[in-house]
Amino acid sequence: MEFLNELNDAQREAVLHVNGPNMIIAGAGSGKTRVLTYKIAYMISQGIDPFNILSLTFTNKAAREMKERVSSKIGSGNARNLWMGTFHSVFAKILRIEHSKIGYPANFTIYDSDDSKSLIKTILKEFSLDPKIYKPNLVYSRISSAKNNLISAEAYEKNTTIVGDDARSNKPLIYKVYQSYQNRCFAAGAMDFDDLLYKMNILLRDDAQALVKYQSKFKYILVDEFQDTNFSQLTILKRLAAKFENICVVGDDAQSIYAFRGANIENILNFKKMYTDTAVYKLEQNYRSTQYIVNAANSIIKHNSEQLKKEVWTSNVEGEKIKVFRTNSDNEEAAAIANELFSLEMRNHSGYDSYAILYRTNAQSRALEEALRRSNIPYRIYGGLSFYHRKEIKDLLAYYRLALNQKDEEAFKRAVNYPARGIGKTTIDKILLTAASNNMSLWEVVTNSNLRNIGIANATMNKLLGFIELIHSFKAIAENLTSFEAGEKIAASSGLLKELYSDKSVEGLNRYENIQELISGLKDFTENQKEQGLDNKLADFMNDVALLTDQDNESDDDIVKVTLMTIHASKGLEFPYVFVAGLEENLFPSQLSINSRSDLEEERRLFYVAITRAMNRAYLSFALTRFKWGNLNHCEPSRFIEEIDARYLDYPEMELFKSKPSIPKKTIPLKKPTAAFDPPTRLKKVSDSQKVSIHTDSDNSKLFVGAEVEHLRFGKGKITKLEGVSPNKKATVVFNNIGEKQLLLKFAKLKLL
DNA sequence: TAATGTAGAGTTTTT
DNA sequence: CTCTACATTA
Repeated sequence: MEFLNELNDAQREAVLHVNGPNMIIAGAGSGKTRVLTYKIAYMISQGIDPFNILSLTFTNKAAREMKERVSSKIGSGNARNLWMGTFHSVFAKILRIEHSKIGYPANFTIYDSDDSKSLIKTILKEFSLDPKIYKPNLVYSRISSAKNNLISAEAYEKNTTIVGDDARSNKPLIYKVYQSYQNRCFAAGAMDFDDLLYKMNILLRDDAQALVKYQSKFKYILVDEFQDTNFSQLTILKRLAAKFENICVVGDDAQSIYAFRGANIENILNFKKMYTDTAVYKLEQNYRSTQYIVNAANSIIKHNSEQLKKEVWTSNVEGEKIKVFRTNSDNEEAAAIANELFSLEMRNHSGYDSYAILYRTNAQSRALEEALRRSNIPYRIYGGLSFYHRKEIKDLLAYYRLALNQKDEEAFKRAVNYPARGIGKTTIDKILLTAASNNMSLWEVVTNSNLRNIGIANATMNKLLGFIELIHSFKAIAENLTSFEAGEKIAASSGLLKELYSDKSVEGLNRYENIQELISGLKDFTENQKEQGLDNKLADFMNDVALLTDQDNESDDDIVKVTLMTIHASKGLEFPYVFVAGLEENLFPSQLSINSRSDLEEERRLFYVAITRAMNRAYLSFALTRFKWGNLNHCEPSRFIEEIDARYLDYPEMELFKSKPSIPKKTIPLKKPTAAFDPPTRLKKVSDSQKVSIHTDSDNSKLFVGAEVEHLRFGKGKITKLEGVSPNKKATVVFNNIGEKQLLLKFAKLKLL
């Protein structure tokens, strides 16, 4: 067990605690994953059968990484027998085994949130509910949060508090939508994400046999990111752990950032009350970041009231203060970041993958992208439209889904509609109506009823029969061929491939390539499964394809790139250099959070997560004006900047900002561009205080190659190269003290000597 | 039924 | 601004 020596005292104690409930509070960068993997390795070395260990994570990526790390410790043979995966994928697997106990087919479809929302829209239409009042997103989140609190559709209707809330918000009929939604999902042989957890609860609650079976199987349960669990997940855990109570939860309350989605921070705050003999281990030594970063992060999180006590510290180098950039506009902010990033890279040559630019909202990425592109800095954006959510992918998957489960309503609607085959809205509406009033699936309607009776014309009927025939043939293909062969055949026979191939536009080409990528993914899958002696039918591929996300699909080209992502997406990652952009009131913290204490605390935790991603240096930036939906808005710096202890900041203007009266928030129409360049005088005075690296108005036209220049920070040097045109003119300067640097002239403010 | 235009909405989103 | 979803027209 020499690997135990690689741990610090707190980590080792946590690893050695195997029996009984225990909770590991793991500060940011404190080696949480290491503890979890070593703990599993240790358990197995103590003779615990891997078959008896269940390890749950939130992302497939985390699960995969964990599995790899455990494999390298205990060998892949042992690791293969561990039950390690996401909540959703593990429970989906169990529910497919136990499907008959809950009345579902083994090959039930998993609806993703697009499917769910589409179904909700259909239902709203049938009930003639105004989608402007009953916003599908809102209805979905009401249903979702009910399910995550284990409130059934029937219980929802009887819950006066909930129904009262709905009534007050002018949406008294949500309970009806919920009921219909559940019925339709069931008729379609489909479960949504929340159902996977909900039905798992039902299984364990109502089926004593299953309960005993899984309680005995999972003698040891480990849960990562416990702060992000919801009530439904917690209840499953409690049910499974009730027999042995060997449950280990790992998490950090300070990094709980998904409460808006139903995660319940109380789960971690109250764990000790649930299991009174819980042993608590705190991992407080941070191995990731410099002292300045750790201290700054601590000083932020101190402002939250609800938290578990812990003191994160580090023995790493002191590092440098967190630098704050103040800029006049969002574009200048982006340029300042690109500029600083570029000069850092010129100095350190650490590779562009050492940098991350984090932001609160995806919309902020545009300006940043542009600035990076202009500076020829390679970057990669995470987030946005994920691979599996692209239309063409969903279209093809709809055929696969239908081949496996003909009752799948959402797949039916999608497949029948594309490629165009002369079956349109009117026909579908008729089928939908019949299905809804008879509680049937769409497939049952088109295969069982007399279509003429529901008013479908002969010509259309023949087209429908052709479609049914097609799906029948796909069903046979899916059953008999490997997933790759079947997937390829269906893509071709559905006409989808041809349709996309004939589209020669850039987007069309892209779509075609995406389809090719999916099919080559199928090929990999088929070969992998074969190698491991596992089933490789289309059904096996589709089992949890709905549970996959983009990050599971990282097709990394070898170019090292700057990472652009939302702070949410950055959780669990680390970068030597981190820029956090858009630190403005109403953006970060978000406008929708500032009226509620708990929402604001979540934003603050988000900020904490952002800062603690940084290993060497962190930068914060904000703009005084920002375009939002074509309008120019004045912005105030975020309260979060002030909340950081000033000792850890490189932000000389802060004092001036603190004393200023707050600028009334207003929207200025685009028509008055002068406003953008005419900030209040008090602010203008600040910009003269030299420390700010943003200047737009220096005259660079007189510079020439060979000129002796002076730079405020870098000192004296000589220009060796000039390139680009104003305003993006770039100079290469060899400085006497620090050597060669490339500078964008509009920012560098070089003085000709 | 299919294509084309316009209105409206637009935090974060592991699954 | 920019995407998407629906409605109108051909």
